[in-house]
Amino acid sequence: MDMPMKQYSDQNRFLIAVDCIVFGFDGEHLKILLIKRGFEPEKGKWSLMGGFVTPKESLDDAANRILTQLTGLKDVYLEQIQAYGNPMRDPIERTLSVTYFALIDIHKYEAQISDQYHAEWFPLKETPQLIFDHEEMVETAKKKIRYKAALHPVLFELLPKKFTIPQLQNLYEDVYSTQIDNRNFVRKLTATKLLIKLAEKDKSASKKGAFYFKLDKKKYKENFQAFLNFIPNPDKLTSV
Amino acid sequence: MDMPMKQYSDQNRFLIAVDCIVFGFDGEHLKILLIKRGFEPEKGKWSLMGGFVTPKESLDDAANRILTQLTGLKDVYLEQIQAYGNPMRDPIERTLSVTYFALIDIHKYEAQISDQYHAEWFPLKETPQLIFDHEEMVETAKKKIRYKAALHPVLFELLPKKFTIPQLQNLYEDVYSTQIDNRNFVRKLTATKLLIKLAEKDKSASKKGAFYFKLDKKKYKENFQAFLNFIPNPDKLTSV
DNA sequence: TCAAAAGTGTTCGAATTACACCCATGG
DNA sequence: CCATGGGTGTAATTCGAACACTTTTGA
Repeated sequence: MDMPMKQYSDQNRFLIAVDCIVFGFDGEHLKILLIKRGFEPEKGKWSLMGGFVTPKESLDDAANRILTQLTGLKDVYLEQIQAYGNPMRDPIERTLSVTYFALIDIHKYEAQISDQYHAEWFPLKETPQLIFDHEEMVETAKKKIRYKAALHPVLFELLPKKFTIPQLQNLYEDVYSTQIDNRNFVRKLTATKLLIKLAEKDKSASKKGAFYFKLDKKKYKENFQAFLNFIPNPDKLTSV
Repeated sequence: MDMPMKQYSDQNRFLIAVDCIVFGFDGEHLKILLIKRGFEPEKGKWSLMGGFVTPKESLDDAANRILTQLTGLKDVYLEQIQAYGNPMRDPIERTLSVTYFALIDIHKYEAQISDQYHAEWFPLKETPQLIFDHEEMVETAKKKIRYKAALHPVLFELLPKKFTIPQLQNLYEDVYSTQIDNRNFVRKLTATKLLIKLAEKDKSASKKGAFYFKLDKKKYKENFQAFLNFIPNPDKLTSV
């Protein structure tokens, strides 16, 4: 934007898109939301949810709008990941895409996922082939969420208000594709003082039942910058 | 890019720029490179080095081209940070900017910094007012480099082939605005096995002289993903 | 000879890991 | 009553933080 020229009139303009990598958690597994593309090119293939940026909206606005169109919901955790600008990435016309990741509780949004887009949840390890460079985007998003969650308690955004420790552990294990020792996990968790134990139990997953917890919202916000260290083998992370 | 439509013909197109936050180190302090803007709007103010993306180049290509124009050099460490898309961020015309940070050894590139741009190195804490949203970009770049360097040995990109431990420590202290205990620093450093001690000494900074070291390139590449932990108080990092 | 910077070890507390058994309950 | 998943404690080790003095040498 800062080349030595009086005007921008002799510059080229390009399409700008936003593509969302929507992570969801259902209490058992981490999944991503994909849509079946109903038009050419690449009709019938799976794709991230995306759309073009319009003249008066910011990138964040566009990401929120697109996500709302798909899920019907607002105030979802959304964070920019990266811009993809390979000139050939869209065969129709050069398009720059800015990716975002979203974190949502699958059960909460289940009813509202609009059927018109043929949206479907896929377990992270069973994602189908995707159009264009969307697979690369997903890979980068996975790395990003690993980095982010290694340093900030952001994964709580994927959980309902009440959740159990086994659910939380499933989540961390899925995000990092690893097994975590339950006793050590609980110890680190209680050290954060982020959780408040409820009297109620979730009996859907076992006969004994697991106690529900809720987030201490105040401490969550205060300590979001604090480093956590839930991951025994952070070597498994790859570059951001 | 994936809205249900047959063609992209009714979409809006925008200017796309790349702005580079060029970090440099001279053995004593971390600095950033700014240019004095020679044209309106904002003529005479300081600015990041930037330019528009052309039709056939990728974002990475554009960043490299712009950096080469400024410094005359290639193969500089360059990494994308973020896209800025506020509709009003450039008063002339809506422009999306993708920022990159570059890491260079000031002495190596000194001679080649092109004078025609009135480029100047500023110590990080003494940066002047910048145009548009460039100050926000610099702040984000500082956070980004702190995160990156907390997890990867990327700061070596700022150093010459031969460097001393005191120089390296200055660098880390500047990046994190903190004082580091020299004995603990050296212990962690030797634990990485990334450094090879040379026979030669640098006597420019002291009478006793400090031994030069060089990077073990092979281990550097192998271990780039490994987590280091040089920073005593990572709490000081703020969100990425 | 002395000022200025380089270089070097130890101790303590905290954090991390590894590891195994009992509990509660619904079917 | 038993199979299933939930919940809990300890010991050994590693890691990180705090801390101060000696060395070298050019001016």
